[in-house]
Amino acid sequence: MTKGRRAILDILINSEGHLSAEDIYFKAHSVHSKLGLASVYRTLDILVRMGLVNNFDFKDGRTRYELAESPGGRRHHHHLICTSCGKIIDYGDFSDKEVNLLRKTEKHLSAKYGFRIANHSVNYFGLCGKCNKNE
Amino acid sequence: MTKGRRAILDILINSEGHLSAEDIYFKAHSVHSKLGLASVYRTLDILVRMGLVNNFDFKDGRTRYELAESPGGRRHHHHLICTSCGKIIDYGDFSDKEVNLLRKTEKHLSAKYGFRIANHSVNYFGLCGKCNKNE
DNA sequence: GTACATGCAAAACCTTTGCATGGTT
DNA sequence: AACCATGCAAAGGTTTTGCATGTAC
Repeated sequence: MTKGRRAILDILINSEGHLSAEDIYFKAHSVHSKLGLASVYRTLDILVRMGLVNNFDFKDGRTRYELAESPGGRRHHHHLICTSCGKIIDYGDFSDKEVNLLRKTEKHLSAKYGFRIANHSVNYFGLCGKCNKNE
Repeated sequence: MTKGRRAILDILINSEGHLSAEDIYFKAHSVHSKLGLASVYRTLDILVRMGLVNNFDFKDGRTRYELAESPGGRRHHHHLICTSCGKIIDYGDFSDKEVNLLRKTEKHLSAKYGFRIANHSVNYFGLCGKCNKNE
C-alpha cells in the first residue's frame, strides 16, 4: 500500500461516485502532486479486479469508477442517465420485491448458464426533465 | 438510403448481435468493398439516434451494436458477460413478474425524477463455467 | 536488497472530424 | 444544381505500455 494508492482509495471513499480516471487524477494532486495518470489507471485496475471498485460506462467516452457496495458502507444502486446532458441520478431505494427478484434472477442465471456472477449493472437511459423540455 | 447504409442494416438484421463497428466494417466489405470505417460509425450513430439500434459496453474497449427490439422482430434481452474471456450470453426468457416489475420501476423512476426513459440495459458480469474452472 | 510501484513519455487504440469527391433526386 | 453521404487521412481523446528510477517491506 503506497501513498498514491491510499490517496486514490480515500478519494473514492469520500466522493459521490461517477468519477473518471482524470477526475481522480486531479483530486489526487492536491494531496500527492506527483501522482501520474498512468498510476491512477493501474491502481483502479487493481481495485476493480479486487472487487472494491466498480466501473461503469455512461456513454460519454470515459469510464467512471465508484466504490463497490459494502456492508455498512455504500449501498448498491442503479443509474438513470440523461443521454442529452449527461446528468446521472443514483436510484437505490429498492423495494423488497425488486431486491428479491434480482437475487432470484441471478441465482437462476447462475444455475442455467454456469456463470458465477460477481455483479450487475442496471442503467436507465433517457432524457431528464430539463432536456425533455428543451426538445 | 444508400448502398452503405443498406448493407449495414442488413448485417445488423442478419446477425446475432454484439457487433463492434469493426465487425460490421469487415462484414460489409464482402458486399460493398469500398465502405469506409468512418461511414460505419456515422451510420451507426444515426441508427442509434433513430432508436433502431442499441449500443452496449461490455467492457472490452469497444462499443457493441445490435438491432433494437421490435414488435415481431428481435426480443428484448439482458446480457451475461464473462469478464475473463468476454463470452456473452443473451438472457431473454423473462418471467411475467420480471417484466412487470421492470415496467413498474421505470414508471416509478419517470415520475419521481422527471425522466423520460427511452431504454434500459441490464448486464450481469462474472465468470463463465470454463473460466471459473481455470481459475 | 529485492521486488514491486511509480513517473514520464511514447504508443496503442477506438472514434470523430475535415475536406474534397461522388452519388441521388 | 443542390444536397447530402462517402472515402480517405488526419486529428482527437482515453487508456495502456516501456523503461529507468524510486519506494516499501
